[in-house]
Amino acid sequence: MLKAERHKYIMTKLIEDQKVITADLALDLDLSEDTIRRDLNDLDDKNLLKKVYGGAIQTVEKPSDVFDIVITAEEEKRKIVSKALSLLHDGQVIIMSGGSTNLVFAKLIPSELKATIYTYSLPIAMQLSQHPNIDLIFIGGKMQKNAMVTIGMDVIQVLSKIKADICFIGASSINVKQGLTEVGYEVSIVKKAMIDSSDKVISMFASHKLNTKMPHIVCDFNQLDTIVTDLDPEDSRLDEYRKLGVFIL
Amino acid sequence: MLKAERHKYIMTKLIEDQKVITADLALDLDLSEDTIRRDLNDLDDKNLLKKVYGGAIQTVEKPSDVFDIVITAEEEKRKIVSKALSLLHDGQVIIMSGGSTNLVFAKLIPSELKATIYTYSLPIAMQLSQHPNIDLIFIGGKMQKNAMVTIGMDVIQVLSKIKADICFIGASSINVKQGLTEVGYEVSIVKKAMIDSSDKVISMFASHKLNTKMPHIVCDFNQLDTIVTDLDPEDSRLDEYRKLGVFIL
DNA sequence: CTAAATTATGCAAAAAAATGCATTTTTTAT
DNA sequence: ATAAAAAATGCATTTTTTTGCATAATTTAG
Repeated sequence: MLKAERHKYIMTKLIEDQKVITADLALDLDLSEDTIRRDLNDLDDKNLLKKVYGGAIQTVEKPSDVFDIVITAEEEKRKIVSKALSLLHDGQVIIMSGGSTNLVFAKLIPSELKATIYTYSLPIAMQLSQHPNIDLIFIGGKMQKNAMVTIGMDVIQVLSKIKADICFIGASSINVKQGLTEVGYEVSIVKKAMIDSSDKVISMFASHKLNTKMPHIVCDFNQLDTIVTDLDPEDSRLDEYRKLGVFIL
Repeated sequence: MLKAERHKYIMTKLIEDQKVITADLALDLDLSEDTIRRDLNDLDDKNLLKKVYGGAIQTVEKPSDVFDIVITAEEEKRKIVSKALSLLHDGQVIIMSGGSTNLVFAKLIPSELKATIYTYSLPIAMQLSQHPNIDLIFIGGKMQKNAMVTIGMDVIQVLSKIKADICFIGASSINVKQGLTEVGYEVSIVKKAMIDSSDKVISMFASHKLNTKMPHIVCDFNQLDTIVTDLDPEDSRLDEYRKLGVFIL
């Protein structure tokens, strides 16, 4: 039996049983425990398993759980979104799109706030579902896999029937000429509908998204009422945006 | 049993019960208390738990993240639901309710399966959203906080317009007389609608839910086509259920 | 404070691992 | 094809780790 075969056998057994026992393998493969140990050492060196006293266990924990949402630069995002907390008031009807910036925002909404929030994003809804005073309405429809948001006619239809006070719209890309733009067509349509259903539109994003663009247009820049970034509102990089009359927080 | 396995067992139990008792662990694992204590010391050194007089408690009172869904007795649930995998076929339209048993089921759905799944549960939708071949449709509506499912007329209306091949319905409580019963009124209504929209109805649950009841009736027992439990289908505890003509897996 | 329960410590037996070495098998170079 | 080099394997020996027990020390509850 080739060494490679043994290694394969060991790895298969490891996946089946979540562990392997040195003595058992020696019996199974009719080899000395020394050889098995050397095999396990090899595999451990390659990081394919973790050798422990008596055998070995799996090295990789379960394949990336959907519920483990990794938010990059969470601290920066927290700084940005906390500026927008002042825009929230009791009794408001709010629409929130998806994205990790909005998710951080959702986490920071004070627990005293009594408001109604519509969203089409699963993570945002999960987060808000633990808020004691928010009436939460999920806009159902076909799920867009990667983004974990709903899309399609059902979503548009629900949105067409509501009128919200304020809408927090995530931004893929933003620039002066095209305004807000998106990677995906469906999402751009839904965001457009969200904006049309709201009296005020807020967009929060890190400044590196300024002056970038994506294929699908969501709305003109002047349809936004307020933008919130990590920059000081007076920062010169925001000059051309400020000229267009948007409020900068 | 490897030391690493014991450590894993201890950590799992710790998460489930918020604490572990040295003496109990010694009995569970059939080892001396000394060994358990040494294990607890190891884990404490690694800051994975806090050893206290008599046992150990969780080290960090993590700011309860909604996304950390703890599934109790996951292994048992996995055994139950894997029996039901044979009921899945390509092309099916499936309705899934919520609950941790269904969540475990969702995790185990083979990635080759091509099907359409309707659900009203945020965690189930999150889980399924990473499945490559499932068309996922979320049934929108007002969110019921604790259960993380949608309720209300919107949900009923969507359900009334679909006809699914099969429905996997979570069970709060089940007994011969009242059938399936629920804690919450709204959820009982929605589950009823799910059942009415499906050709076949499956319910999966651990046997300790047998012969219990809750205030709100979902459906008669004979409206279920198949039940799946941890018991052997021939087990005598299922006798009276078997008499009613339900298929037991 | 006292008694019971729990823990720490030292120790010995058992199990597993590491190490060096001899033998066999495989690979490489000529 | 053949000899030398390298690798693999098993064995004996030493070392390390684990484990349970006895005993002493500590903690807890009344």
